[in-house]
Amino acid sequence: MRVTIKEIARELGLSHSTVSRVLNQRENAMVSDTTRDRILSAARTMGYRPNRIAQALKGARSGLIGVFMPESQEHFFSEVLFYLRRCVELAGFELIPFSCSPLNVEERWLKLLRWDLEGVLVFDYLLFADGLGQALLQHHGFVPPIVGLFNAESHLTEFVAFDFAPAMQDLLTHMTDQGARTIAYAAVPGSFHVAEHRYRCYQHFMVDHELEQHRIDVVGGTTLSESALLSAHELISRRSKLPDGIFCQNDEIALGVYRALRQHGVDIPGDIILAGCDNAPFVAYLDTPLTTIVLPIADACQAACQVLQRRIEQPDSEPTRRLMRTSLVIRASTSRNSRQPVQASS
Amino acid sequence: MRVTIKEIARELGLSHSTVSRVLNQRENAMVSDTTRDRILSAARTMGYRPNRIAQALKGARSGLIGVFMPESQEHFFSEVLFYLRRCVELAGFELIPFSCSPLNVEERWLKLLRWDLEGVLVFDYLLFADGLGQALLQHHGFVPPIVGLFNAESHLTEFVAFDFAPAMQDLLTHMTDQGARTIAYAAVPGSFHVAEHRYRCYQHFMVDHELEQHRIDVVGGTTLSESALLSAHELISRRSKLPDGIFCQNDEIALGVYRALRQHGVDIPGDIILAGCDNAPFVAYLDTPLTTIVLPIADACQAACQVLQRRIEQPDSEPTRRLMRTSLVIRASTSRNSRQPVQASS
DNA sequence: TTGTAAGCGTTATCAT
DNA sequence: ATGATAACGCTTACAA
Repeated sequence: MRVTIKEIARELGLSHSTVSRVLNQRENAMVSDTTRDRILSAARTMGYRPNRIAQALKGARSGLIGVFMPESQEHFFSEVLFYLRRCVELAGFELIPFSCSPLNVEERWLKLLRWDLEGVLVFDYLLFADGLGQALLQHHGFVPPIVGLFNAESHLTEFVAFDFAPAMQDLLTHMTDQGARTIAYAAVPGSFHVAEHRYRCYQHFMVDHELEQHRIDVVGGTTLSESALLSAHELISRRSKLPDGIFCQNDEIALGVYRALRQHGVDIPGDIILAGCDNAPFVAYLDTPLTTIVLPIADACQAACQVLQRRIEQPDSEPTRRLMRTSLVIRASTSRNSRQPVQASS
Repeated sequence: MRVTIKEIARELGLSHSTVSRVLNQRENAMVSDTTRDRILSAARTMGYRPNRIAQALKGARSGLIGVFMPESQEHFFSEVLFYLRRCVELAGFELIPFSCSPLNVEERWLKLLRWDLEGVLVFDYLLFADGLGQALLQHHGFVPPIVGLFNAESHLTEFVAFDFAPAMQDLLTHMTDQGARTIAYAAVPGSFHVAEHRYRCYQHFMVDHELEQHRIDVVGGTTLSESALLSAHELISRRSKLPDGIFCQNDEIALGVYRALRQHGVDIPGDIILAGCDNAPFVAYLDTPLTTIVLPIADACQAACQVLQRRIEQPDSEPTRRLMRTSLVIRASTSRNSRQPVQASS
């Protein structure tokens, strides 16, 4: 079966502790050079591979970091997962994702806790819906260090999130500058919520500027883009007057809306200006490239990993709550003036 | 710290083995109803959570399935990962992804082997490049059951892959029907390889129909789409005569090429017909929706998980090599006739 | 410099 | 019906 330190020891007529010492003690190990060499070469030729499970059980480090995340196909999550994995692996850990749906959050959280993870990164959007998060965290027993992901309104003691305020301010200012007066907010129904930072920014702006708020509920399709397409279709065929501008909570929605508008011959940005959020890789490649809000996802993921690592290594250090700056990229979809769109940012 | 079986035992004045028996033996356990109840309620109130690491060490199941994959941001991998995770979690395992670059394949493979995984799903595109795969598999010691992912030319004893032949045949036939005579194949340099099924299909078709082959090397950008954009730009500004049609190895490339052509005022499908592969979620939403090849990714992932599970449960069963059918979706980007595009499929 | 032994949290095999 | 004990592979005092 598997080569263990015992087998190496037996092979060499040594004790397994000597082997262990050579194999993972630093250079200054108290062993004769000859035995060290014998052990090292035996380990190599026999193909010894340390058993992480046993090492983890022994109590030191498990080397595992969990991610608790919604089971979602959105590009945003893929991208986040990509960067998190990269950082975590670079730091010498392995990342083990636990996805869950609203129906099985608790079950999955319990499952996660069975692996003694050294830390957990939690997308606390859904976790904290309906106070469930509080309930989960109150589960008895040990809970590893947690860093919340991307909810600026997080109740967690540590988190990394995006500060949408400046970019949203820039964007909505830009949109009104372009002449938009009725600016709709397109999102899935659950997102029209005070805990949703982007929506809060929108509300504030509209109130401040005495503009009417409009919601577009994105529903009905099998994918987000399709839902957006359908909802936009419905909007167009229903209302006599369309909004002048539409902000979409993410670029998948923006894509669906874009397509619906084009299919109906609505000109972008002539008739309606359109903006999204996330800077998904495809939005710059549309015939009318989309204005969008750029999130420093890679940086945010790196920050989250660093915060978690610090918490792991120095359990008593000060909690970190970090807001990452977002910025605006203005493209053709909101640029009515013929002059070159200006790169605004926050 | 953590509530263990021993603590419950101590609390109740029982032995830890009794507790263990109650906690995971089936219903017919040989325990008095009263002690069972005491134990179960104690476990609940104390918040006992079985330690998977310890369970794994004890030798039964680790409950872990690994994925060995390239560190890539391509949408294809995200989607595959999404479905694999779903299937694996549904089957009661956890999925732990190990990503690697060409520079550290071996190191990462060794790292993976340290966790005693019950099975591994391997993207064997890169693993088997340069015969490295053979080398890795020959590492001494136990190697868990492996199922290869998506390489139809795999040398692994078990795999699930895509059969591009019918869809490629349909597509290229369709493209020539639309009048294309010089059809270029756009891909990253490493992909012009006999082991790449799509490319082989292309070569055969071109030879069979006595058509000249053209390569577009996709290079130079930071993302695949950007590289494609740049390469297409270069192509346009360099050559006097452009190809009539371009097949792109995936939709990210197709997107970049699409954008470049549009920027240069090249009409799609008027001047050039364009097709991609993967049916990425955005290609149907372009102003000129893209013809593409649809891979049954969800099914393929499910199949791969089933094959692996079977191998785990019945180590001596017959090896499975499964090819999944792909199909063609014809959209506007290759439809020159005004008549409604027909849904061809294989 | 090396070996002995205990322990990590489980499960499983024996006694009792 | 329950308890003592060994074992999984490893790390780490402590003893020799």
